[in-house]
Amino acid sequence: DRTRIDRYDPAAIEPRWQARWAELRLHETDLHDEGREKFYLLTMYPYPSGDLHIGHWYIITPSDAIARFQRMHGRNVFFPIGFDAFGLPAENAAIKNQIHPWQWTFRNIDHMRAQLRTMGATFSWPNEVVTADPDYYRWNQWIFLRFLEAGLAYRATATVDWCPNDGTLAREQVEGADRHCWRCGALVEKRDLDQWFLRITKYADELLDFSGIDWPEPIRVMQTNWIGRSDGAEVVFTTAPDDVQPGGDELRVFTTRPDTLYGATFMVLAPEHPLVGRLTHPERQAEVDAYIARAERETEIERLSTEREKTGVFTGSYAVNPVNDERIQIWVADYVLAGYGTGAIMAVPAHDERDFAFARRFGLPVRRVIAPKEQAGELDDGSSMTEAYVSKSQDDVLVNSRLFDGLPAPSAFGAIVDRLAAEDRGKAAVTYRLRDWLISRQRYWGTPFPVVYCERDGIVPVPDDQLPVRLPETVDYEGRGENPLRHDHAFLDTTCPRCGLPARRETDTMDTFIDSSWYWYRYLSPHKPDGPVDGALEARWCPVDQYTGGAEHAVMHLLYSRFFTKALNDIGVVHEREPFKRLFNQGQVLGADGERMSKSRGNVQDPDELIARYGADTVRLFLMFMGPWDQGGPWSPTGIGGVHRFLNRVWTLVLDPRGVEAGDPEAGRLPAGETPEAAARALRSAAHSTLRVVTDEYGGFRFNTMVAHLMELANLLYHYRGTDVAGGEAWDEAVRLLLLMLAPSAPHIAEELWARRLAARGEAWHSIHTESWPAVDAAAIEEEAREVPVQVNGKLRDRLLVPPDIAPAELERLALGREKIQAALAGHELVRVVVAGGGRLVNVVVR
RNA sequence: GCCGAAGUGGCGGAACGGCAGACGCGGCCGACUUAAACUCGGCUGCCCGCGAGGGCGUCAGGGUUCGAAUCCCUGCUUCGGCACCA
Repeated sequence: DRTRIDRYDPAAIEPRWQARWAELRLHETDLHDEGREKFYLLTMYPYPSGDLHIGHWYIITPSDAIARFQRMHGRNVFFPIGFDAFGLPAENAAIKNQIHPWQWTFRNIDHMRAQLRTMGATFSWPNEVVTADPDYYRWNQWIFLRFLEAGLAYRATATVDWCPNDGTLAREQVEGADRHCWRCGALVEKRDLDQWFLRITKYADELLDFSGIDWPEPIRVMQTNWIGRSDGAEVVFTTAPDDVQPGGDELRVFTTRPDTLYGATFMVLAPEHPLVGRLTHPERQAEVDAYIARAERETEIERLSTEREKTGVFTGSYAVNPVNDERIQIWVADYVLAGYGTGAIMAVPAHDERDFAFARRFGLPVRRVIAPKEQAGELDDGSSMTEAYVSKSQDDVLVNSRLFDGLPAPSAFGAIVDRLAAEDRGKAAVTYRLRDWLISRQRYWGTPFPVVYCERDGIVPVPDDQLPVRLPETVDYEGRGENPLRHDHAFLDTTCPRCGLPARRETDTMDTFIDSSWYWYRYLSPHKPDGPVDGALEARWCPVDQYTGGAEHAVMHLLYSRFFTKALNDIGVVHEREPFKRLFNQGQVLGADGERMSKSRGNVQDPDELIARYGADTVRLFLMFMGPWDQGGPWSPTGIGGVHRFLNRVWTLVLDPRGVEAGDPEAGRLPAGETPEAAARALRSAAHSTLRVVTDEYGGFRFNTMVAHLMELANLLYHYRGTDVAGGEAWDEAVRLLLLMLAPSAPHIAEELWARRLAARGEAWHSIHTESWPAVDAAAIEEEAREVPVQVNGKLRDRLLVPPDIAPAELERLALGREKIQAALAGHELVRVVVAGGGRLVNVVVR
């Protein structure tokens, strides 16, 4: 009789419990409580775009389940949240709708706070951080000044990536072969500008070291590749004298293959190389100038793929190879990059694909200097080669390399470097792909740089006691779309803190990735007035025990954060050198079309409708049940009804154990031959073995199978609903465990049913979320009999029901005695019998 | 091109080298209902067979093993990252 109990109505239950939890301050962490083990759980804070979409739920709700699970294990869990509130969308909205970025941002934050509460997530709200708040960004400024003092921040003129919409970009913010802006997709240009940089390259080697942190392999690989350490040598060539210039200029190149030095048949300089002008012969001047002009234009318009045919021009000059004094031509070509290595290469066409293509195109010589040992004597000098030989086989030896001939290539590497070093014509060298982090942005909505430009004193830092340098409250975009600070004289005009003469403020603001590079430290003391980080709390709570967030930040936020931690450690602000002990990358929920969710594509899934229809618990559980958390995938609500049905069944099981469904002819009766005692044992066994696996699955973030196992237990309970065991002791224990296991994931329904259960038993109320995680009773899981599959040649033929402690020999005898096995054996020769895994399976091998 | 991850029913997905397809969706059948919805029960990888049962099955092809979705090799496909990095 289903009318006996009230319906499961999440809309009634969920807000009530959320209010109660807030009232009880159940999730506000006492950071000073030293009685319990700490657990700092961090999830990437959202950008306040206006609406929470299903992707936010996908990141946050399983993280919340982790927080609740850890609390049930007695840990003092710190699970803060905040808003990454600076950034371009606010400014774009401001320009478009004539609304101040402040208003836009803080209105969105208000809305999102309310949405976040509907999740039932247990954030420690008093620790909230909003990066656009002067209380936050003043510490960006403070940290910047300390970096400046420590030489970790500097201003330099450099060729930088420039987006026509967003201005300068960090190297990491330029994507794809066509080099487009990560944010707006516009093609990125090159510009020579005076900008602020952070010296991340100082930490390149340390950033390659992941020992001591438990991060996913793909992220480690991506960061490693991004940093791109190359071990090789710097080799000093000199320019050869001729009738135009005296020669003797040093031309340094970086190579990873010093063992191929005798194969260098020409040199190539990047078009931007400083010596190009000096080395260009008058009769080639026009051609070289034209080439450089074209190269500049081309990098601005588009950089085509590696398939593009190589281009270049001869300068007319020659260089001298330091090992054999050979004169080789110096060319200019855009396949050599100004910003990597020394901006110049020695070309070894025989052993480099790019050099080979270039040599063939321009008829330059190819000389083989590496060959497989067994062919070393037979091969020609390389002129007939049809492709570069780039293999780095251990069996390669040097040829055509004079006294190094016959030496294995790996040892020649060292031998040649040694000789160069001895003659002061080169040395071992390391080069990285990683560049210093360009942090200047030509934008209003970001942290102002705390520096002024004084006519007399130059760049002058703003003294600490004058921080924060605030963004002006009113902004006038004048319809231009460019940084309004440039025209805001109230902001712009100031006096030099050093000499008092008129000075001008820096109008660029900091990359917003600065904000996210240390926000987890500020969570610990968001209102601390005299410093960015509370050292005592930081020492106790950091590093973060578990970080959850998307992999799309692999070489941006996740790399910058590691750099910041090391740099903050160096300036004495924090105690450790790695911020996040353990990282988990959940997958991304894509739109129904399989594309990344975005407003412009119109494929954003709004969860509010689902919450209204099914409740937060169902949505939470469904997102966990969809598939492995690290996988993500296209959004489809198909199947959410099944999860909702499951929660309804749990509701019924707890509130109406003795009810009998009309639809099942067997309802209310135990299966023929099953005693109530056996049924009770089966229930206990199922409950405790479920507890065992579910505990493990929570720990490993395998939420999809965790939910499946809870469903299985509920299905079994349903099976016994209305029978003599329903409502009994074993039943009650199973229900209790089910609710406890459900509590981290579906916190509202678990709390509601827990409260009703306590009331029914006449016990005083206490929250299920303050309960301890239950312990497995191993004795309950022990079974009386066990099913053993019997295979013939690996194919399942029969099953045996045997006592759990049966001897292997006995198992073998029983298996061979079975009719089906005998039948399968007929006409075959018995080879042997394998009893595998301590009696878990029998395999009869026949011929 | 290089690096990384992954290919399992109609679908999402399970499976310490040991019973492939748990759990859920969808579908079919049935019960309840005047009826429908809800709910409940049963069946549901493909092929042959009334059935008992048998055959085939984890991207393709090889290999290792008593035994392979799982390990190894080759290839194909999809997704993510990098983009002439010397």
